[in-house]
Amino acid sequence: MTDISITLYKGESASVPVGTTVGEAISTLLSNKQRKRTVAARINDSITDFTTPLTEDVTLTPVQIGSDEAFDILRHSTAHIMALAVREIFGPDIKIAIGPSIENGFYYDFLRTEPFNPEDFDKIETKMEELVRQALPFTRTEIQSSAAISRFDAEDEKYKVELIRDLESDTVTLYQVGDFTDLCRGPHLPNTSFIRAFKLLRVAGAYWRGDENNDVLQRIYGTSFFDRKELKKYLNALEEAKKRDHRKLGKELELFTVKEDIGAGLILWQPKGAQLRRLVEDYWKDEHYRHDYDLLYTPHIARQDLWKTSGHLDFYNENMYAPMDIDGIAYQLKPMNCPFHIGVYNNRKRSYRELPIRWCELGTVYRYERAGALHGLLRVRGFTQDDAHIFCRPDQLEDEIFNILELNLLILKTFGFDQYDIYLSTRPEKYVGSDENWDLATESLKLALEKKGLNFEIDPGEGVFYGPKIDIKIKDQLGRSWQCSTIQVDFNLPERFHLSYIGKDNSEHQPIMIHRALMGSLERFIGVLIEHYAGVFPLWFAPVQARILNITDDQFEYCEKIFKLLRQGGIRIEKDLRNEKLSYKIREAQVNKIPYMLIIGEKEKENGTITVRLRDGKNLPPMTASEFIDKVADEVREGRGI
RNA sequence: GCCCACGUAGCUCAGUCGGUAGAGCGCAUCCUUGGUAAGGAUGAGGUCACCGGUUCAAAUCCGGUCGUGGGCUCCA
Repeated sequence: MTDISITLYKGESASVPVGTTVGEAISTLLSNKQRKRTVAARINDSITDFTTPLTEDVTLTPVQIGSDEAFDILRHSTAHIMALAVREIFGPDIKIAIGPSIENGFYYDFLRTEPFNPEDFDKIETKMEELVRQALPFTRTEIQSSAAISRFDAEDEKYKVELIRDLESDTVTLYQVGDFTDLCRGPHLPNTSFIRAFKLLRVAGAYWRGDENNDVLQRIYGTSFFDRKELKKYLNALEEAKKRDHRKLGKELELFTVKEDIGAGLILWQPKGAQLRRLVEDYWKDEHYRHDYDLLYTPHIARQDLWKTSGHLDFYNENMYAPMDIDGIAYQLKPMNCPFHIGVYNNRKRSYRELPIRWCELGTVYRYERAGALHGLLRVRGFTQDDAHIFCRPDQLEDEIFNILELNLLILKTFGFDQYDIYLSTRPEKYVGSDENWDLATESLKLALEKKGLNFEIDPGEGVFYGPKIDIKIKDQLGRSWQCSTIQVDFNLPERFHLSYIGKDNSEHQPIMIHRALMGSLERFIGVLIEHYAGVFPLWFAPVQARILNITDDQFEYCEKIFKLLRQGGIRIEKDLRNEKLSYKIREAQVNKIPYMLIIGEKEKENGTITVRLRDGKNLPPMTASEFIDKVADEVREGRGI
């Protein structure tokens, strides 16, 4: 038998017989301690598990506990163990679909007539523990697809058969753990002893292959870690996220509500939420004015013909609400603001000298969302976009995109977001506009991103039919990602509405249109802000900046006086002059996450001062009302980055 | 829209086997006037989401509708 050479990436090498498995190679090359941390190996670009035999000279990079790849393998293997446990408990009548690893965990889809319930979870988890303890090996076999089909056919595993048929490959790989054999590409853990901490989290319905015409399967979600502490940490993080849930905080802090009798997905802003929203809006308008945008206001409904011209009736109809009859003419609620801005553009002839035109609007739109998609402020049926449309010449496109990116990042940063994932989506299969225009626009988007020094990923073919786009997903305090900003080039509407400007050559040209929303929708953005800040808003957009707390009724009048002074001084102020103990009022102000508590007792009344208590419990030296006003103004200016 | 779970006071929740409803917080009144995270007493407050059915009797069982949650799908 011939020998082959195995080399460890940046390390040892050895000569071993052909057919040596990856696992054996790892044992040869790595110390015992290192080996225990190794779950697979990377060869070239693919990850291979221990059972794979080696046939030629290779360089191995161990995949070790702690890496993303290792988690992937762990969770995938845990999914198999769960499937094995489910099979052992509920028998072969349960059909299995797919069970991949996902971000932070895994799932497995099953077809079963009765629903899984929490008691089942206990049973399944107990069974899994039992299986894991046996240190069962995962064994890999490669077999002919036809053999695999007849095998799964015999077991009546129709999903597996369908998968193999669709693979259109001569051979497939099977993985066996215990008595459970699954069609699977792998790789898997060497054995189940690596699975040290796992938890089943929830069960949900899911269509086979995500298609609602297919069977509804039951999906069990779970997560898995290499040690118990990490699992505990993760579960704590889930708890933390629950505490920050904007729906919970929205209720507790009286920011917004949704009423069944008013309608699902329709937000009522309570005074404090409205204040928060006003502050976001004012900042947004100021910043846009500073960046040479002009503000528009447009109506909520328009004649149906407008939506015919814009193409929304053809392409967006399923998201639009039914028309209403007004004096025999059909009108529809707007799902987008663009046709209205175009109406302003087309109000008169435009010269090339006017371009670029930048018009922005906090425009409230209504879109039909399926009932099951609605979610707090994050997915609603009526929402306000921080919309803008830029009409420009082709030679201005790149600069305009660059300017938008600058404003975009500035606004995000002001609200405390400085981490994002950026995607550039290119031409899809079905599209309108010329190839040259698409190339120009795509190139402009790319150059602008590069000029701004931003890393981005290209999403090939994911652009909208009317033009390429940039999407920015922001990351919040907990590292969760939210789609907010979008910048889209549009060749379609200028064509449909015959937009034009008179060029230097005295002939008509078509402008390019850019749609962009930076916060996306105010509802969603504020929802994300609530979770990002856990309801503890910075002073500059805290709905209530300070609350006056008196110590006894004797300071009642002095408190009223201070209250008036501060309110006139522009402080968002409240007073709590109830007949309660100071500590009681402090607790409540703390729970309400109010930045400053202004404590007023006999001392303050005599000296004409207030005592400022911070959220962290510290007190500032006594100051006068006007000193406090100045202090707040300074901090607000700083917070807004002015 | 689909699958599963849920809907009881303003909020958070309890309510057994079907016998007409309870707590804490909040609110009101009174006592207390207390200096940095909950002082005490009394009281008001419910069409048990809505509609229908079964039953002598429904918060409880059944059906439908609406809403909420976890997902699928879609997306700002």
